[in-house]
Amino acid sequence: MKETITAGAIDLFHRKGYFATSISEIAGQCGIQKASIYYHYPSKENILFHIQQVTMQELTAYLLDNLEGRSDVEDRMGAAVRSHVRFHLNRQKETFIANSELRGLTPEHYHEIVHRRDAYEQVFQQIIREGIEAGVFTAADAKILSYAILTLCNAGAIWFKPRGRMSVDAIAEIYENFVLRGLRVGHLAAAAVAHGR
Amino acid sequence: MKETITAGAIDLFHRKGYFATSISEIAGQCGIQKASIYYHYPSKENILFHIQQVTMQELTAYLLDNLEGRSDVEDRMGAAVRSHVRFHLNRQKETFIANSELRGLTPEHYHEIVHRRDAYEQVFQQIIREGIEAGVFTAADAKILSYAILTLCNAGAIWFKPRGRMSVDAIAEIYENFVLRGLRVGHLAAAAVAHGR
DNA sequence: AAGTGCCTACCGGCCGGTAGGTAGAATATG
DNA sequence: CATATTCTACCTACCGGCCGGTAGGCACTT
Repeated sequence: MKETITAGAIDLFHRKGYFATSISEIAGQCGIQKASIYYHYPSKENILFHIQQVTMQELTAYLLDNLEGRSDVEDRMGAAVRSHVRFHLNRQKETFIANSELRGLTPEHYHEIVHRRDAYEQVFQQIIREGIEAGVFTAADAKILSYAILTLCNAGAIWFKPRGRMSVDAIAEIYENFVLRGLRVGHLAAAAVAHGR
Repeated sequence: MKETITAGAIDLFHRKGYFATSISEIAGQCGIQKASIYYHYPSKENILFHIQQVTMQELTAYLLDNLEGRSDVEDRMGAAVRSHVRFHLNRQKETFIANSELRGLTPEHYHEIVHRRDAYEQVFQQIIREGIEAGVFTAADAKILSYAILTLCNAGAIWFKPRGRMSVDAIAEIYENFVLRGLRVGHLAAAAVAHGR
């Protein structure tokens, strides 16, 4: 039942937003009374926190798993982008909540989630820095670029329809190509494309 | 006073979100009683709608103004990106609200805002299509690319601090370069950069 | 005397959360 | 094996409080 509640909350938070969703609605979605929610969760905020915590944990684990064994910097960035996009498209609702409902958290929980997010972003920034150092990526602020890349990839989660005309992998590839072209130094672009992924 | 209320609402909606902000808080921010709000606005939703309407209207006007007289497709895209980024950095709060608080609108108002947003996106999609047709941009779905570009540029509005180490124009240029590199066809990249702005 | 721009006082309703109870399954005890 | 106890997972009923919004009044300007 706890999982049913969590799933119902994810659905409602995604559709209506955290503050616009009431405990009664979540309970109604699960076919129980609202007091029963409090047997499984101590508070409404804790439901939100739980969703965000699990999502960030799995997002990070998925990224690290996808980077495992890759050493070439372009290869690593490509894998990171594909990992990020795939996770966001496959887990649209949770990632949407994780990206937009931070304000519903208590200060302590907020800081924990932000900390997890920072760690995730650091992985991207590190790859960018390596790429710049190796002369493969254009020299620009790694932090700004990482935000740009991550936000860019989040775009997909907004409009993506699982049964639409495009597959997850096709979209991941579009983004990957766009990002890699955006990062490469200009005069090496042709060679880099030719040697491709 | 109406402008004071609007400004206060923009500030609170940006900081706490639409649903987490109460009419009393907005009134408190302006130093008046909450009933007085209703002399200037018919409802809370109407405050939100007004903010979004004005923002979208000015955003579109700014874009069209910046495109005026430009015909080269790369030049047009560069100008569009700079326009978009500059507006979002100079009007952080409003654009954040316009991007994240659509769910607070009534169905009618929602559709009006979405319609305005569609029109804005169409401008970008048209430039992309022209670029692809001219063989300057890589052939990829114009809609997906336009969403990617717009979301990408929105990223700046999240972390940008007006008194931070980077200027609006510097950030706009980073994004412009990133987007144009991402759009250009691979084997022409070197030449395009050389001829660049 | 009409209009403007604010005020105080109030409304019904829903909010998150709590108190306390209960049916039934699981477990412990003689 | 039968009985007593505890635990699980829900229920109904209720709380104070804040919500968006309204009624009606009052000072001041036109």
